[in-house]
Amino acid sequence: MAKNGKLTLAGLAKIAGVSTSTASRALNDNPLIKKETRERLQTLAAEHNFSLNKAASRLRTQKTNVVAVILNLTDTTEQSISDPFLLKVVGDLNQALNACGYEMLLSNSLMAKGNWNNYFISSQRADGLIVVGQGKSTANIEQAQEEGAPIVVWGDPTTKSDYPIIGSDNALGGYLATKKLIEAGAKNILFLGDPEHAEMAQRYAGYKKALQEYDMTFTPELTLSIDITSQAAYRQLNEFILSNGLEFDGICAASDMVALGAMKALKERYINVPGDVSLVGFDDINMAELFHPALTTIAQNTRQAAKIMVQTLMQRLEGKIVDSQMIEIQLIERSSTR
Amino acid sequence: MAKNGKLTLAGLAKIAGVSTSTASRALNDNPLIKKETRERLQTLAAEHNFSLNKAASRLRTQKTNVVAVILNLTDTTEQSISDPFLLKVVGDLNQALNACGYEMLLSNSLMAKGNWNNYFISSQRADGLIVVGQGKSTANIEQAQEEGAPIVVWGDPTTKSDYPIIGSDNALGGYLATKKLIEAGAKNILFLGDPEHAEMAQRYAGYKKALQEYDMTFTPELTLSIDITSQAAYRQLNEFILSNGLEFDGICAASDMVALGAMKALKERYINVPGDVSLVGFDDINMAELFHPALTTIAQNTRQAAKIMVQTLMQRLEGKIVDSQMIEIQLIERSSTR
DNA sequence: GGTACTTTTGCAAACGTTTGCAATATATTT
DNA sequence: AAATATATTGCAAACGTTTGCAAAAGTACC
Repeated sequence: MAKNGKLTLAGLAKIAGVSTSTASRALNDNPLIKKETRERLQTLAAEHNFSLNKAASRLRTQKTNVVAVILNLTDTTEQSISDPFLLKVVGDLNQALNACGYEMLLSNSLMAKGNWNNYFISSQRADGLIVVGQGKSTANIEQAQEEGAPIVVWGDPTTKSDYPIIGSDNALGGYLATKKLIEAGAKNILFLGDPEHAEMAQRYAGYKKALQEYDMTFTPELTLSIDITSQAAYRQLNEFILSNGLEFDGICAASDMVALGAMKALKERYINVPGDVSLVGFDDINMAELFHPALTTIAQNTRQAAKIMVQTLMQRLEGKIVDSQMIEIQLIERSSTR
Repeated sequence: MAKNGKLTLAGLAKIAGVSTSTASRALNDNPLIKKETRERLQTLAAEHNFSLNKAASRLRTQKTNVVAVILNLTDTTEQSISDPFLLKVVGDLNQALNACGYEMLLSNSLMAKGNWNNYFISSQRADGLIVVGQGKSTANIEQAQEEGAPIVVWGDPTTKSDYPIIGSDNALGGYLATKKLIEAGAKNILFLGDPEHAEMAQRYAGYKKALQEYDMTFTPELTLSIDITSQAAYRQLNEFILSNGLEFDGICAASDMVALGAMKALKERYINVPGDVSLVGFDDINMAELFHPALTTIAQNTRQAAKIMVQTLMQRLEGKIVDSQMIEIQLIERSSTR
């Protein structure tokens, strides 16, 4: 018994009439210990509502079984926690981590300022890091990597990096989205997104590639560089229409939220979707099919992605060197395109 | 230096030429230590990229500075991580916790089976628990409370309980929503929600109260008991219309997701909102204003709620007894009601 | 019954902090 | 200059596990 009255491993051992070491091994199901002894101690522990002190065992084993998940938000953008897609990723990560016996410490770049390796790894708060989003700056990530933190990031897997990046085939996604728009008859396709953002840049590249392939001229004026939020999309599309009129008949949006913001702007001006303008999003958030018309979009397989990220991290924890990996995407046809 | 080469407090102390204890106190800014010494050690620590081993300090101090946030999902419902409202709460909690110097261990009831007090508190994984959602069963919560876990839950603050429940004035919310519908001219108001769910039950009670107040008869047939998801709402409203026709001209939805699911069903049948049917949601998720028509809804102040929950938990950690507390709500008028 | 294994247990030393108490340095008073 | 008070520091014992190594107990064989 510890002073605070809580049952301790030593206490449990005493009750059972064995040494602390056997008790420890028994509870960890160590085959060194006779099976009966193990079972006896395990049931005894259950009866007494005993649970091992994690702080102590972490100190001793130098392992936490915790992974810190960092939402890498840029201070400027307000993508923040409001984007359902990010949270879908978080949810899936949580599940994937648990399946491997790890717990999730949730943080974000706005809160975890400074040195991630110091704060999370050296301090033994977690064994590894999963960063969701490359954001616009990868300084933090690179520093953590250099200092030896086991790290995996969700982002654009085609960027060259010393750390593994897991992410969708964004270029293909942008390409497929644009192709769909073209095939739906669109002649002037707007791109709504932020080309400075690594993943979006790929989607943008895909957009351009599709245009080229169909011998359509790329018009820089049809690129609206905006924050990846519905608000920004709504606002800026409104402005665009106001000053340029309806010079387009298709929109390739860098995310579903952007697409939905755009859709709102269109509807308010009685521009029919998909009659006047076809619209394709990216992500396939849950809400995509709730809208009217239901949003055609590029689905990212977050479930699989999460699994792979965790798997990759586990390998890094074992000291292996792992490569970036691309996740499949899929065009989901709904009603916002003809 | 520890064996693994990592700098340890003792190592740092040696470099500085002081004892481990002074080093410890210096880094913790203990006024016992001369100010100059403190500063010297702090900069030295920064220079050497040193950070205290949390596992060790947690073991020694018996305090983790971690709070476990448990999303209390019922296995049956698929509300899961898909509901943006839950995640808004999580985001705000994260922020509020960080502001108090706490970190967030994110879990959910599907993963954290068994005894929460054992798993989180006794094992010293966290100092306290915040449970988001009462769900349909409070067994886990009550057990944790009985075993002495510092716990705070987000739910219906009017339910009698031994633990503090923070939540919105749901009855008032339901009342205001319904009142709004009545004032918009609705005569037959559908209630969409799950009366077995504590918070929803309050909203339901508010709905009934408003009807009564305006001398409108309460018709049990106009209550659709459904899961709080958009899918369920969509499906069941469709069925209802199919078998009963358009017997209603107003909908009081238990959540925004439900409202949006309903809106989809209505639109598909060319039932005009708010022309034919007025619609009010609950929560005020980000997307509420994105829809067309923008959704009139009852806003829950999650930011404030999170702050209060954390505050309440801190008080419990200090051993104080704290009461449940109600958070203000607010009707947000948009275009889905006349 | 002794030897040589193999299986099962226990001893004791870590893991890296924090903190009560004692010890030393410094300042204040007589 | 001694005596007393106060500001700083250091010693050493925890906190509750895990684990290498040695010891004890059990089995098998001659």
